[in-house]
Amino acid sequence: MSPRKTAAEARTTRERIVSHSAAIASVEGLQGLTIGRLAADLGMSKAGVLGHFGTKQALQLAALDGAAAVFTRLVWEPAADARAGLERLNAVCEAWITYLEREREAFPGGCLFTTASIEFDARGGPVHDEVARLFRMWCRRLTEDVRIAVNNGELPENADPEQIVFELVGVYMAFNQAIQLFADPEAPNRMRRAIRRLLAA
Amino acid sequence: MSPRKTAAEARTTRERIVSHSAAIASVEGLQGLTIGRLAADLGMSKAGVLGHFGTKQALQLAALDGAAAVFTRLVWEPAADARAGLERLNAVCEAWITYLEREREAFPGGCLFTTASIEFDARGGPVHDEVARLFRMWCRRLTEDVRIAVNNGELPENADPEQIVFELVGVYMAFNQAIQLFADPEAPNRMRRAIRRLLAA
DNA sequence: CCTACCGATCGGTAGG
DNA sequence: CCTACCGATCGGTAGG
Repeated sequence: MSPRKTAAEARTTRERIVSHSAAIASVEGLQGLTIGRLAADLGMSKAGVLGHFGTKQALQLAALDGAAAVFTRLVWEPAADARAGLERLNAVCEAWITYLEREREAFPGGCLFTTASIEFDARGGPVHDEVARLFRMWCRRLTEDVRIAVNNGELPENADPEQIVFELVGVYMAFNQAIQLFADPEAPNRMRRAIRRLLAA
Repeated sequence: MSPRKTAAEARTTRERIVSHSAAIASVEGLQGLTIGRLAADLGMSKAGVLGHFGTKQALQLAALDGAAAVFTRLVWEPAADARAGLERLNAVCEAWITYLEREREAFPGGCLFTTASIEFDARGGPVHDEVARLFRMWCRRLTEDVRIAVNNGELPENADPEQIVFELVGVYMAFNQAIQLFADPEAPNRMRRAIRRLLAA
């Protein structure tokens, strides 16, 4: 019934689908995301939804990359002004808290990357590869700032940057769990204390 | 075709189903676990499988509790001989490594509780409640040993037991990810270093 | 524990 | 972007 749309309208529709896909997937997982549910929520037909992507796997990848764009905007960009090294590391960690605590409208199920990384950690395929790629990219970015902090003398000379990033990621996942599974109001403070210990000179 | 079995045989069959359910769920999640797949793998009919549990949800709960029994046997029991406090905490952490590194036949997809806690962290219902209950129970146990370690003078007087357990859980999840998503051979050493820092006097 | 079935939903396609 | 449809699979039931 709906007539064909212009390219601009189609782009808007695609963005709505991607954004809502990320929201659903944060709760149900990328496998639990279904085209029928998506179509019903958005008041579209299944074929209308799937037409933008072709396959469910392409939709999963689009949801992942849409969420990555939000993550970049809410976490990396606000910290971009901070001085490279310890200051920027602290800014990124604070942005994590804001991202997980306040953006629960966008991702009601918590961090989609944490969810997806666990969901696909024992499977092969393009979705697994993309999740791993994103995580690796962010870890490299953090490692680089830890290295700079060491060179600046803001962290001990003998600090192991990859070890510190390993532990930072752990703190992030513990924080996600404290918020999502336990609804612990102390979660942000626990997170900050852990980061302070980890990034202490 | 198969005649009705004795109660003992039925129990054995049930255990086979539970054990294989936990293995599948560690990879596919507890939602991704399906009765059809289970029946095919075990050479049974779907009705034969489901008859032992009644509903898929009951099967999910049985898989969770079966895995909890394995976890108790492989993690808590080996550490039970250690002295309460710091010594037992270290024994439990070493058992985590053995559990995740070597028991990949039992749980090819890594720790089922980590998987399930993320899968159900934004949903209600009995499975969510059971996962949260298990996690809380284990965290309480760890917190108690941290408290004992503080009283023994093995940890600083001003150490916050709940904070340390929060960070311990984070290290455990980072370790699970390093093994599963990144297949990092350095994962056990990273884990040990993180624990050493965390449980240092 | 099996066969035989149920309605619902899955991802996806044809054609407009 | 829609309607109309496909085969496959889902969880679950009846009856033996």
